[in-house]
Amino acid sequence: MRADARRNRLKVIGAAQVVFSEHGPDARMEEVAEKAGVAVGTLYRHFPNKEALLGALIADRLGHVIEVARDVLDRDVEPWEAFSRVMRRLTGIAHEDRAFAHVVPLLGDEGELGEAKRTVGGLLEELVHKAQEAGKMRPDVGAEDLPPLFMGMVLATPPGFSPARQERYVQIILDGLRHRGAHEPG
Amino acid sequence: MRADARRNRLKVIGAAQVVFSEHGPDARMEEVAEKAGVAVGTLYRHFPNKEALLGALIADRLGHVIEVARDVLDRDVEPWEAFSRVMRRLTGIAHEDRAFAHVVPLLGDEGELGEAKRTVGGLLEELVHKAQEAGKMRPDVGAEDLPPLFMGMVLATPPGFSPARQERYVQIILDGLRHRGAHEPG
DNA sequence: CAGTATACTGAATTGGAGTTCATTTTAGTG
DNA sequence: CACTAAAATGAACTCCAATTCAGTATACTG
Repeated sequence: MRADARRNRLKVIGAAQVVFSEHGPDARMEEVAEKAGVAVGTLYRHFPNKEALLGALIADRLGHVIEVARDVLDRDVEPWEAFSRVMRRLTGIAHEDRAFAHVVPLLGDEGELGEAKRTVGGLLEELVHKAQEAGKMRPDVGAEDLPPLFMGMVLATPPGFSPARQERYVQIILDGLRHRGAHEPG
Repeated sequence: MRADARRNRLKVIGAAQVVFSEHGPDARMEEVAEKAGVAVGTLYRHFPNKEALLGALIADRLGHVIEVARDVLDRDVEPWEAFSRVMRRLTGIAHEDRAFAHVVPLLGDEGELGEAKRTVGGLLEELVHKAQEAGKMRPDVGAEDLPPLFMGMVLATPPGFSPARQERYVQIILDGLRHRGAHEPG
């Protein structure tokens, strides 16, 4: 791959990250190109279409979630704490990236994105299971319930609202997921 | 107003309700016309544009929420019960109407819709306040927090999922809003 | 320092959806 | 039963964003 191509690819990804984060999946390709300092055609040299570009970004962000999840699982963090830490990370990313919040809850399972999603799904299942075994989480919840609850809240919130409010919402949902009677700590 | 006009207006509203409920605010005007058994031009004889048509529908549904809220307040239903009943209604409507779930959380406050929203907002405030006074609801919540939490959950959920699941999610969020220590009943 | 494959450019193409409006149809009236 | 104002029709128009591709520029190679 030519050096300028590699350079441009990075510029495109960086710009796309910013633009999609702000405007969600409906951001215009022209705007991405502009912010990258590149012509639209160049976007299409690196990604077959808009969906692929967006998919690559989301997969990348899901990678961060996977990382945190693996970390807390490896280090045997206390189950509820582990679970809430991962959910905070997931929500934090969504808060900074509207496209992420839009795309993640939807099921579509193709390509790179599909794999990332399945991995996240598996890890969430493990986290939920452990929290339930420890008696900390209500038993009638599954991993598939988490995206609607946590991503939804971000979606239905005006862009750029305060992180404090976001944090409060996360806390409310976490409390709701807690096993009744297991209250007190975080 | 001519009889056929009145008849068509009803057909249009009925069709729009179905189509927007299913596809959300992005439903096509052509599809509404088709389902109404009418030409597109007719839609525009009755409503200046898509937004106005959609707004009329939403305002109508908000009317139902207002009705329930007024009812429970008038009849002095126990505060937490009153609050949760209204939220169940709100979520139930959103569940059947994706457009509703999309539009309601956004702030825009013009025309008929704006007024309906402000009314709902006022009633929710009253409900929240009473629930908090009774010590049943966490004190760090306001009426403006409810749409993101409840509508968001619907938004981030695949269309046409089971009412039971929906009900479970509502329960989780309600539990999260409960004042710690006020647990036990519904 | 050619030569060439690779990459970039941006104007043109495509397609989809909202909206308009000249024409046609129809409900109500005297 | 005309007659006319109201209403309906649907093809055409407009706008906007994704995508393409012929022409141009540029990085690597020997």
